[in-house]
Formats: sequence, C-alpha cells, structure tokens
Amino acid sequence: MLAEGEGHKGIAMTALSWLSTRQTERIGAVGTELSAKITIHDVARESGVSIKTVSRVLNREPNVKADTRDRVQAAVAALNYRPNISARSLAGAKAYLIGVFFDNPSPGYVTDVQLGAISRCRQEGYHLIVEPIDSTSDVEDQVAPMLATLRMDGVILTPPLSDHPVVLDALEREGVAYVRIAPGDDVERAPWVSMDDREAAYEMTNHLIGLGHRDIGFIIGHPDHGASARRHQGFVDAMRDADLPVRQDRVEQGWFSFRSGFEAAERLLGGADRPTAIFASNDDMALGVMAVANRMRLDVPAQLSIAGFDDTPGARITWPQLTTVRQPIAAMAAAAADMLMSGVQHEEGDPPPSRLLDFELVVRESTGKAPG
Amino acid sequence: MLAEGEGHKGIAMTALSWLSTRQTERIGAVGTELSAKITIHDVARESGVSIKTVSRVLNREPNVKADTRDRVQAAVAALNYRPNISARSLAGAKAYLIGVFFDNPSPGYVTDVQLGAISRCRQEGYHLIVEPIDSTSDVEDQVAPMLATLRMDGVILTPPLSDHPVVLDALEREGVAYVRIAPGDDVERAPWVSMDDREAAYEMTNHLIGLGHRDIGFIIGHPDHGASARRHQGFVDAMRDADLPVRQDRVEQGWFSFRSGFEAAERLLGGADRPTAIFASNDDMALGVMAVANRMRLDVPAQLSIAGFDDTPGARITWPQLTTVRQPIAAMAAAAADMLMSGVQHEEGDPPPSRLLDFELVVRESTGKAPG
DNA sequence: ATGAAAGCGCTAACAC
DNA sequence: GTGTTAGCGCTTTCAT
Repeated sequence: MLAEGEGHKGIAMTALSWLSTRQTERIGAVGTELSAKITIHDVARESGVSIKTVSRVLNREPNVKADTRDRVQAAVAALNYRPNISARSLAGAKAYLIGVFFDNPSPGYVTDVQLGAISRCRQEGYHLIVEPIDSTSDVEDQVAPMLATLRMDGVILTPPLSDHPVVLDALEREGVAYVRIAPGDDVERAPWVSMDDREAAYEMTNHLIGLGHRDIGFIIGHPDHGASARRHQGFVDAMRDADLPVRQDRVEQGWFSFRSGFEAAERLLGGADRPTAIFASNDDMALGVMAVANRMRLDVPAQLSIAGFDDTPGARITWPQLTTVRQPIAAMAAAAADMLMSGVQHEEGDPPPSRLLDFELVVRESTGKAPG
Repeated sequence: MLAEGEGHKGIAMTALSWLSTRQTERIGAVGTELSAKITIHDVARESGVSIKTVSRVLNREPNVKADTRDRVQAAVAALNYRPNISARSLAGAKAYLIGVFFDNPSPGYVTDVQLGAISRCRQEGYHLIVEPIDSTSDVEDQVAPMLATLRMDGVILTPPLSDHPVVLDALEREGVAYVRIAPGDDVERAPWVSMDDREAAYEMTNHLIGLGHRDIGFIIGHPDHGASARRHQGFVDAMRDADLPVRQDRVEQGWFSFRSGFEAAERLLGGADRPTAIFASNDDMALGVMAVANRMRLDVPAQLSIAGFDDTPGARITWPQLTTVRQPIAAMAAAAADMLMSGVQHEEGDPPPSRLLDFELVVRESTGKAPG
C-alpha cells in the first residue's frame, strides 16, 4: 500500500545508500549485534571437556559417557551453538549439502521434489542446493564447475536429466553420488527411484475400458523422458489384453506441454470419426485436450472421457476435474535423499540400489461411461 | 521400460549393496577416480607464483601484473581448477550462498523466483539454497538454526514470508542480509523489490471498463500477502475514477487458491443479477471463476469476462486463455539477488534500498465487450 | 606487485 | 572414555 504512496508509481528506482555487510559489522555500532559467533571451543570450555568430545556428541559418535554427553548438550543449548557447516565440510567428509538438478519440467513437479527432499534432509541437518540446468546450452559447463566447487554429498536428478549422459558422466568423473528419479531404460547404470509407469498406464487404460470405451486415443509424452515409453507400453498392453485394436491414427506424439496436448487433441478430434476417450501421458497435455473439448462444446465426460497422469495441481484446476494417476513425487524425492544421506553407492557388477514406489489411480469427473 | 522387466512390478523394493562414498574412495580401485582434487597450491606451483597471487587473480583483486594474471589463468584452465567453496567461506567473508525462503505459494511462482535468482547468481559463482518454511509450525525453529549453520550471504524472501515478523527478526538477529519480494506496507523496515500492484490492478480494471463493463466483480487475495490490499485498492480506485459504484456484494474474499476462486465465483454468479466481468486477484482464483463459468455454461467472454493476475503458466492452460497481468517474478528475484551479492545493507534512518519493476497487461481471450 | 605466515571452525588420526 | 595435534583449502593480515 505504501509503495505507491511513497511516490514510486510506475518508475523503476533504486535507493541510494548501499553499505556492505562487512562494513556494518566492523562499525559494530549498528543494531543489536551482540552475537559474536560462538564456536566449538566455547562449548568445550562451558562444559569442561575438549573440543573433540563436543564433536563426538555433535556427531552422535559412540564412547561418550551419558553424563558427559548431557553436560555438552546442555552447553550447546545454553549457548545456542550451531556448528559451522563450512568448517565441517572442509575438515570432514560430509558437506551437508544435497543438490537437486532440474531442467524445466512442470513447476509443480519441481516444487514437489524440493518439498519431498527437504522433508528428509532437514532432520539430518542437510540442506538443498537447487540447480536448474539448461539442456539447450552447454551442460558440461554448467555441471562440472559446480560439482567441483560445491562438493555436495549427493545429487538428485529429475527427468529428463536422469538420463542425460553428460550429466551422469560429470557426476561420476567428479565422484559425486547421485540418485535418478524416474530414469529411462538404463536402470543398471546407477541408483534410482521410480514408480511403475507401465502398470499405472495399464490400470488407467483398464479403467477406461471398464467404462465401456473401446476406441481410445493416446498421447505419448516427451521422448526424452524414460517414463513416456513405459506409459505408452502400459496403454498398448491393456488394449491388447482386452482384445482391442490399437489404431495408429489414435496415437499422437506429444511433448508433455499443454500446447502439444492441445494440438494432438485437435488432430484426434478433428474428424467425424473420433475416439470416445483420450488418455494423455501427463496432466498438462490432458488439460490441452480438455481445452479443445471445451472449445468444440463437447461434453466431458458424457461425449468424451479424458484421463491424465501425474496429479499435478492443475488436475484440480479445471472443470470437470481430471481423472489421473497420482505419482508419489515428493516420496520419490524423499527416498532419493535418504539413499544419498545414508551414503549409498553401488558396486560394479551388482544391480544399483533402487526403490519402486506405489502410485494411485485418482478417479475424478473427467472420465465416465462411454456414450451409446 | 526395464523397471518392470526386471520384475519389480508393483512391489516396493530396496537393493542390497550399500557402500559409503568414503570407502569407495579409500579402496580407490573403483572407476576412473583419477581426479585427485587440485588445490590452489597446484595452481600456484604450475604458474610459478604464490598462492596469494592466485587468490588475487581468482578474486579479481587489483595489483597483479597482466602478465602474471595471464599465467595464473592459464594454469587454472590447464588444471581445470575450481576453488573449494567451503574453504573460501570458512576463511573469508563470503559464503557464495544465497537463500530462497518460501512458504507454499504457487509452484509456478516458486520456480520463477528460483530461475530468476539463479540467472544472476551463477555468473558470480553463487549458489542457491532453497528452504521451504512451514508457517503452521514453529518458524523460529526452522529459521534460526539454519541461519547459524549456513551463514549465507543473503536471503530472498517471498510472500507471505516477506512480512513474517519472526523471520525478519531472526534474520536481523543473525546478521544475515535479506531482500523481500513484494512485501506489505512495512516498506521502511528493510530492502525490497516489488512491482506496482495497485497501478496494475488499476489498469486492468480500466481495461474492463473500456470494454463497456460497469458491473464488475472482484475477488480479493490472501490477506497475509501485502499485494492483496494493493490490488484491491487499484480496483477500487479505477471504479471510483470512472464514477462506477463499488457494490459490496460484488467483492469477495479469496485465498489465492483455485478453490477459493471457485467458491467466490459461485457466490458472485449464483443469483440472477450477476456482474458482466470478474477480476480475480490472481490466476489461480481466475481459473476457479472460469471453472464455474464453464459449469454454468456461460460463454466466456461473450457473457462473462474474466481477468486474472500474475501470468502463471496456468493462464495459458485454459480455453479461452486468461487475460492477466504479467508480474516480473524472475526479474524481481534477479534484482533481489543482485542487491544481496553487491552487499547491500541499509543504514538506520535512511529509506531501505528498493526496486520497483515494470508489469505488463496481457490481454488474451477471456475478456471481451460487455454484453448488450 | 608479490609473498610468508596465520588462522577460519571444524573432523580425523592417534595418543592416553 | 577422552584429549592432543594436525590439517582441510582457502582469505587475510602484514611484510617486502
């Protein structure tokens, strides 16, 4: 309310007084800067032990008398001491930093991953470094220097980075552990966390078939995402198992974007002969289908059933709300963080550590009985 | 494709072989681990100068002969040297870490902020620590320890954290610089970056009035966000300036969520007497209005014009696409990062450094001439 | 314009 | 069980 009242209206402006933090600290008279940062030595003195013992308590190492531990912990609390993360990582093996790399997937996906990862990291004292990677410019230049400077304990890779050879190579060359979320078919290369995309797509297709649909359109996801092929396979398998034909003119290639879903739907629904249901490989594309249906004044789901995949926030942001597959994004990220913090590494020859998490079919209003 | 083929189908599983990174390094025989991490000493030796001179070159300090600098830079390139960030921050004043705090705003907003901040940080060698803050549990416990351990160079606060007193207090107590994005009315307290929400709402309302609308509904945003009151004010001002009445039954309180917009629209459009346009304080709520209109079979924009605010990805994910205000989210975050990296601090008594960025009206298909 | 030496705050190795 | 001593890889004095 005041910003405009101050007369800034419509004019970009910059204030004048800039003073570096350092200077402020040196001047020392500003504010209530009474917090001369306390170190492990202060705690040691306060509790009458050596700094090594304090370190032991901090790191939950064995061989500390309960009594001593209590005294140290009391001192930590009294002094409100927090170990300096830079000092810890410089001296020790752990950096207490987990990286999250992403390349422009949907915003909802990204934040879900961050939320899931943080939920585990926080309690262990780890923090999250996020690094958007731009696949269209030099990936090596973005990744390699960062890995060298930060020396993170591990990195969580989201699709399509989970399968990006340059990223994986750089990680391995720098010796940084990583876990891939929903990678493609190279499951032998390194640890991963995923869900059963094929099975989920299979079940969703069966849901449609169970509603009486026999002519179902399908929109494939971005070819760089490993999940795309698996979802497509699930659709095909379900159709085959139900002895339904998979017509090639009912399958369109999309790019996981709203626009690509929109355009695919225009092709699918353009003629007089059209499918009674469309299953899009993600929600964004499903919303594109929904937009086309709206524009064509098709009643969803009476005339056309629409199903998505992911259960992003957008799935509830339409009317009717989208039937979709709930992907455990946050849980996958949390599992990945767990693996990294526990120091997972896979030995050559052995299958890499991995987790396959459960999905859930979310049936809402966009799917219904086949017409006629 | 392989995940299922491997027989993991539907069963959550964890692989067996776990081996810590450390151990792998000690064993040393695994992989092509030839990168014994190179330090500033290696560069010094390679270029025949002292480590201090290398440091000078790295930090672009003056008083280095061009010739010497070139030699050092050549050595850096040859050895592919990257300074260790922990060592730098332990020894020096800078941590090369900028924090981004957020509390569950829309995912699109969060990622835009991150992208904007990174765009500036990366070229200066800074990295982003993201910390989701949960306002519903103890904020002090989440913020204070983190600030003490990480000692970031600065923190970017997004709404509603921009106005959260506990967060601001903790930041100041720990002596960590911060810049608030779109804060409320306490513009005097600390540096901020914002846009002219009032003016933007004013212009959007005028756009509607210019289309012949005289009976316009308005949905207020979340009361904890400073921008909400400013947007409301812009609407009221524009109506007043056009000598149009602001009927209290045309103004609804929302919470920036799709659902709250949906419910507000149900109230606004429920009776026979309804407005010809609805201006929602953000896109999510505008999409809620759109959903109600769709459900009521109202033609948008022929029978009802709908306007949003923010220009989130969702604005293009409907049909018709949403008329909205483009908020320079990434640019605001970039500006905030700039202020932090240049070491901005404001002196008591002076107005805090601030930036007011430009917005843009984005007229799409959801607004049109008033009926009749 | 350049260098030597002294830490920053921790963990690690090895005493005791 | 606990303490001592070295560093980790840099930046920062302060010489020269």
